[in-house]
Amino acid sequence: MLNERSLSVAPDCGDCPIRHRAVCARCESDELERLEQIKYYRKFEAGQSIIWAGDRMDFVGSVVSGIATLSQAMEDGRTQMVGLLLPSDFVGRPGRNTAAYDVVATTDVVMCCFRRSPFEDLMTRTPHIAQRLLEMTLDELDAAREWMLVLGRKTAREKIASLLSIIARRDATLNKRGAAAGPIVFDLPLTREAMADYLGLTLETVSRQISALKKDGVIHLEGKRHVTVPDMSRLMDEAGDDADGGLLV
Amino acid sequence: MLNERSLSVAPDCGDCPIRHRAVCARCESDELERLEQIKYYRKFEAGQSIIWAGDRMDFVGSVVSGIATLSQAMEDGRTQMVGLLLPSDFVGRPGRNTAAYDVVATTDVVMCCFRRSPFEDLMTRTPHIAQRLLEMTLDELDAAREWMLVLGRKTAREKIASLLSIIARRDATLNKRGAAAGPIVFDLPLTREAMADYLGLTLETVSRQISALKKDGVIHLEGKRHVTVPDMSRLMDEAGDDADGGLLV
DNA sequence: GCCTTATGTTGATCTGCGTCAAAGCCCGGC
DNA sequence: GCCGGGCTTTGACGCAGATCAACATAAGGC
Repeated sequence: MLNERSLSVAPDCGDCPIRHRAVCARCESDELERLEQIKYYRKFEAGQSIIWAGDRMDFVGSVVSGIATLSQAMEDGRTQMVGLLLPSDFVGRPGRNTAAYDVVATTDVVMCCFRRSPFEDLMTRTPHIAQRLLEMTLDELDAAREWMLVLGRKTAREKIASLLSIIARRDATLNKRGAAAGPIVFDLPLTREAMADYLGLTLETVSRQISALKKDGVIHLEGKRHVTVPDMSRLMDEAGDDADGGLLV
Repeated sequence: MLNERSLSVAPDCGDCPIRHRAVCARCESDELERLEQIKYYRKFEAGQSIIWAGDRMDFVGSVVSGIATLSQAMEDGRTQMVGLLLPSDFVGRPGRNTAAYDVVATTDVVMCCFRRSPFEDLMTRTPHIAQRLLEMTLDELDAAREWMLVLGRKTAREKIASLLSIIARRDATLNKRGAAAGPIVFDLPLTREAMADYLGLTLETVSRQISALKKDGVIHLEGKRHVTVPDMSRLMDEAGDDADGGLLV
């Protein structure tokens, strides 16, 4: 699985990804020490809600393993996913005490958490934590904006191709494969319904477009979830992305 | 106009909004001094491009007056707006030297700028600048996510109502009007085409839906741009927002 | 005044995707 | 083994919004 792997890519800082990936990019020992003292782990099962929108949010943290989704719903039930959380992604917002979105574990999830107020204290005392968080937030903002183009202007087929590209790319970087020229293989971490919520489509349309891409030889499917992309550039072409595309999360 | 007004709401820090709004929320004198020494102003005319996507970006800054748009285009011309920049909004990304989006002045715009590298130096020396920037970026991220729900799940009519609510609300806060119970009046700062690019629609659909909202008495129009909202809660209802809605930029 | 250009409105028609419905596949429980 | 429930696929049909097109309005420039 892609999840465990990400832990081992930079083990120099120990086993908690927030130490080297999310917060402590430079790994100075003082902050590590202090972070270490206030951190704790939480586990969630696939399908379980991690946070409900509107809930009191008394912790921040990062995903250690597994996949979670961030989403927003209207009263009548229409739902839009607004974030996809993969290992090393940060959850929660310093300075806000109620959650703005629903967070749901898609697979089993382990999170590395910090109670909010000690974390905030630490942040004010440790400048580069805020800087690192700023960097990460700017990346997320770029991803959200890329996603807005997908939602607002792409056709269903392009949306599916875009999503597949994103997953393939994130999977590749998590697994530290370079931009391999050969076929790319991965498992879809989302149900058709979750993909629909991601892309602003219905699950039927998602299913139909995946079938169409398969029929046209853009992808191959084994079972419902295992995908092979024989030619990545062809897929990116279908996505309507210019050349090597954006940096969507 | 809404623009000039925003300058005078917090004059205690002088005439540059970046000092009190964008960067120096707490107005400590040292940083003010240093910021003062490296800042400069730039003016742009309505319709003029401020930045082209892919350009070298050698400054960061904030909007002093006027309105600008952030947008993204596909090769075939399809365009999606991904940000609306109003006075006090920050532009540019510390740590990145090429622009990711097109920035266009919608009205005449004045920006308060800082060359990027001195600004970055200053940021590393002045912790709370990074913290303030983080706060602003998180707000933008929330806005982008709210917007994703609009793009992905709302009908054309709801999209228009959402946009009108957002503009009404921002206009109200910029002008320091409280949540007045009476009718709300404002000018649309965007053409029909720009609204379409914002909402992922065509300009014809925008025009039709505005006409429909007018026919149904949700809004009144004088000329093409001057809008009166007799009952704000009615408009928000049309937007599909729950109660007092989100905090879209 | 008239001509041009940018902007907005409205109508007629087409189509991509949503909606409703039925059925297939796979896994876990009994 | 059989049954039930979650997930997925596929079909038939309708509609919201795109597309194509004509025209209206307003602002400059001369």
